[in-house]
Amino acid sequence: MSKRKNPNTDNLNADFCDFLMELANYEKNVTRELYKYNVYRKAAGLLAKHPTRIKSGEEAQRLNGIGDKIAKKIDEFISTGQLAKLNKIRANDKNVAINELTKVSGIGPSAAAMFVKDGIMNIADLRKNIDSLNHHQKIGLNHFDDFELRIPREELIELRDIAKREIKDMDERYTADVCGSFRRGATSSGDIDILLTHTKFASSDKKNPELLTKVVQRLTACGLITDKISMGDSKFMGVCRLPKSEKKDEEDEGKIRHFRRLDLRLIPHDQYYCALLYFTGSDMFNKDMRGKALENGFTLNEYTIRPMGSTRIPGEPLPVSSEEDIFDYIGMKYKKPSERNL
DNA sequence: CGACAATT
DNA sequence: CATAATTGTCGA
Repeated sequence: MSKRKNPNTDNLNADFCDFLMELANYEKNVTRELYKYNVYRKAAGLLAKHPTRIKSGEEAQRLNGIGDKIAKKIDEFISTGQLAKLNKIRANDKNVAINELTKVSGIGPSAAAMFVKDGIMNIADLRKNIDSLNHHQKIGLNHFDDFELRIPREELIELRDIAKREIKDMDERYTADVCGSFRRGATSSGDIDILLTHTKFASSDKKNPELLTKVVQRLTACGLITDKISMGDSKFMGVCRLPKSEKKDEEDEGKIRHFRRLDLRLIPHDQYYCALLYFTGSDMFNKDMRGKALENGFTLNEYTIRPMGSTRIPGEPLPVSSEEDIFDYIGMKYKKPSERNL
């Protein structure tokens, strides 16, 4: 059996988190105050993992990351069961429309505001105005429902196995790994993030667009990749889904093959493990580990680990040929991906 | 080309 | 106090 200790499966402060996240989205999408968005999100995250029910704003304020403003909102919510600020926001149909439109991949706060100014208030309106969407937004709209869904781990395993097999089949000098929450063992994920490297590609080499295009062509040919959103020398963003299964009329019949967001990143092989570590996360774990690195005289980022000399300038990147190497340098016990869920 | 937008 | 880098789009 799995040794999940899983502290608080059910969030005792879920109602607080809900209204904080609603405020967060308002600040991001409507007022475009990213800073406030992050503050609200941080507060919601703190309350979500808090083991006991918060009984007052004052109690919440004792957490590092919640100040007097949010504390007052919690008090108001406790005593009245709602929030005047939120009621006002909800009553304004333009606010609601902007928030709705930004759910489409490729539509951000700016584009959403433009659409609303033109009277385009919801997803249905967007479908009537396809001509005014760019390529990315069209894909986001076409797959609007699918992109809201999470990907079950079992499906992600299938997608991963196909992708890795196709890539290795074509050229065994490639390495490919799915990172993100999947690598940490999550039972579902929001998208698929694949890190790629090739033995013939180092950070000292000049860019080689072929290496990434080859992979994209191959995965498109086998039916995995269905759309391209964007592609440069180092990053592909697009759409994939499980190819039609070989063995027809299996129990697999009638199953809906949803479209999924897929990202591919081509990394120089000498930076691969720093990138793998970074893109495996979690964000909290990364922050923690960077802090530990600094304490021990190293600076760690998504590309390299470098010694911090007595000067404030970091030294040359250290050689890294596994994730373990990085833990070793900074004197940290190796943590498996599943132990990085902070 | 540079400014801006959007995503990760 | 607030991530940085990559890609696409648009207009000069």
